[in-house]
Amino acid sequence: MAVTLRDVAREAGVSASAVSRAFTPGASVAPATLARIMAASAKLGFQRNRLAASLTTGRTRLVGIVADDFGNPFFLQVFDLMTKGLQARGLRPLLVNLDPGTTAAQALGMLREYAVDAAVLVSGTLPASFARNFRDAGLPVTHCFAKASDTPDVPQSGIHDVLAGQLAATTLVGHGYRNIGYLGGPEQTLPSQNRFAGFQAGALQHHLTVQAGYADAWSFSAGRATMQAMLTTGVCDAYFCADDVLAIGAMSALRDAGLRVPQDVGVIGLNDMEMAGWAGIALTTIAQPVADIVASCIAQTEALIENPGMLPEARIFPARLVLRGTLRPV
Amino acid sequence: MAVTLRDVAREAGVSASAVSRAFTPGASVAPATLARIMAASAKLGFQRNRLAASLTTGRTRLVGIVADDFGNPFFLQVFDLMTKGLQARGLRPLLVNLDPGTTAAQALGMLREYAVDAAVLVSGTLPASFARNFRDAGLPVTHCFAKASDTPDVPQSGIHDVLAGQLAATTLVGHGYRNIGYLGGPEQTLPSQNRFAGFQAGALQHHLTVQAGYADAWSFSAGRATMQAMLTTGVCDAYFCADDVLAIGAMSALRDAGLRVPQDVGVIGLNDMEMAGWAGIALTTIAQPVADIVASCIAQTEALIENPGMLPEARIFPARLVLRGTLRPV
DNA sequence: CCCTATATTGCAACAGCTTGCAAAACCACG
DNA sequence: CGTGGTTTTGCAAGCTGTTGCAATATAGGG
Repeated sequence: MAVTLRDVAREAGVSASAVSRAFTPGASVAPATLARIMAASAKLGFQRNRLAASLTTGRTRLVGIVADDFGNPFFLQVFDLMTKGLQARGLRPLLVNLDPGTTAAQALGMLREYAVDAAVLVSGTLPASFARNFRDAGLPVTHCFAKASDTPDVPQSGIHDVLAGQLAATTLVGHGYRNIGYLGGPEQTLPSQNRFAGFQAGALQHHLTVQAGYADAWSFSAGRATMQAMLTTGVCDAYFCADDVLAIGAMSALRDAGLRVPQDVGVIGLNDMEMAGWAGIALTTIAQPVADIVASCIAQTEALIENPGMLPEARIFPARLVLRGTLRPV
Repeated sequence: MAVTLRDVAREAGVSASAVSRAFTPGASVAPATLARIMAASAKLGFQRNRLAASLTTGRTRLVGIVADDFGNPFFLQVFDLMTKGLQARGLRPLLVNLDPGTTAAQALGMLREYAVDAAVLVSGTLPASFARNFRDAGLPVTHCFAKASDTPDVPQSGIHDVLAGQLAATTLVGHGYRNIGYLGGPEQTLPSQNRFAGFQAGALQHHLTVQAGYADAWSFSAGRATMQAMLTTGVCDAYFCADDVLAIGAMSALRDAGLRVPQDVGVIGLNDMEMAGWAGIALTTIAQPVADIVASCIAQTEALIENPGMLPEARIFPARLVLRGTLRPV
């Protein structure tokens, strides 16, 4: 049914090896032969089966993308960049969408069945044990948007959450806010904790304490609900929300409570997802250099495939303040 | 390096065939043998290579997801449902992210290299020729969010755009609006045209004409810019925007022009993406039953894999009005 | 305990492509 | 035209699993 290498070989009057080499860059084929083979394969509509090839080469050029947060619009852009970046390098993304119950072993199984060359974890919230599990099973793995670490288990790229938190604090203080609060995502996740740690440290430098609340998801409604709960015990002058979508949820709660942003209370987010810039939202936020991070992670993945023994390096990218309209002018 | 069938066979003291059968549901293996094989493969950490298997079975259980719009948050939910749904059926999604220049032939090539069992087009805007190309090349293909057709080229699921447009018109008229406008996506795309056709037909029933504008992308900024341009020639009482994200962009332009929604002008969108329901946006919109559509499309895909000769059927789902806060009360 | 029907098992071939090796073809040069 | 070197080519084995077929084992019945 599908046309194979041998069909082309027969048509072109050469051996199967010749055809194989014709499609292998750098292999030795006489120009005349190459032309004949190309003509034959075009005529027959031949498409070589990479999977069969992978049996001997040991390379599928498949890379597993494992993600666990399809709820946050921030990741739309990430997936776009990631899949296009991979494609541009001739790598094909095989998606594994983790639901809450999926274990690392199960995810690993899905990937190994398809002999992916590598996996990239696309998530800030996946526990580090995931990466370790994969690595220990011999699957090259990188982590995109991982928490920064001096001794990473696997190659990773991302911002430094603690520093970002600190930046949020100094920004708020710089705008004259003194009574400041923190709204994180799920409490046990690393980004929530690290961003808080940095924020608190920054506040402490100015002898300020911070009130903290944690949403139980990285979502609009969780951010909104948590802010509503926090408001029952009083209101701060400004809040650092550990994620833009949380910030937008929080702002909706603030407005419902009759508080104006930024006149009555300031809000700063993190991520700079596309919507943050929409007129009508105009969220002041701390931007992750998403494109750079994704590109870096792809490069690390490629390098790791070439050299599985590569030393795991953590690439840290600077977070940048993007001033829009949710903080009062200094 | 990786442990193979034969390693397990040796360990368990059986032939390779026995191991193969142990992992093939319904094959004949004695219980005792099965136990021995399972023990051996657990001990060795064997994971069968589906790609090698596909050589003989002719099935990879890989399905290509081809998408062209990673900009619209609506599709985040779609991808989530699609990938989870596929996974739940033991199918693995291989992503092909089309950038504007990619031809059907190129996309087809990417998919055939990996011998996908089928492809699903996830997009309302991909031209029908894409589906035909795939089908003609012998690749089973379905189309999710396709425009409704009585004689579809391939199995497809979606809403009826014309009817949805009509629903928008009758809703607007029912709310007392008489001077109504349409804001579509790129003019040459089917959803833009069909939604307009229905909207116009609906308006005509009430002897109304409609002013139309087309954004050059399905994005916030395009919606905003187009509304700004439309406002220069006067303002309608209410607008039907062919997509929620367009509607949100349009509302931002309206507000900037000093027009209040819904007091001064009404807006109705289409899709009911998650953000439409966010407090602060509260967009009245026409909902697509996304989960049903995706589930249907997955079912069609599975059926098509089983029976490639299947007659292409268009499954049309009802669009539903979701009243929120962007239309004035009747 | 023997016979037949049924369930298990292994052998060997095969799926589509790659690759080491050796043979064949080609080239330039004296 | 012969020689030595380089390129091109084909052969055959191999990658990991699957499967038709025939052989073997097992069970049930008399």
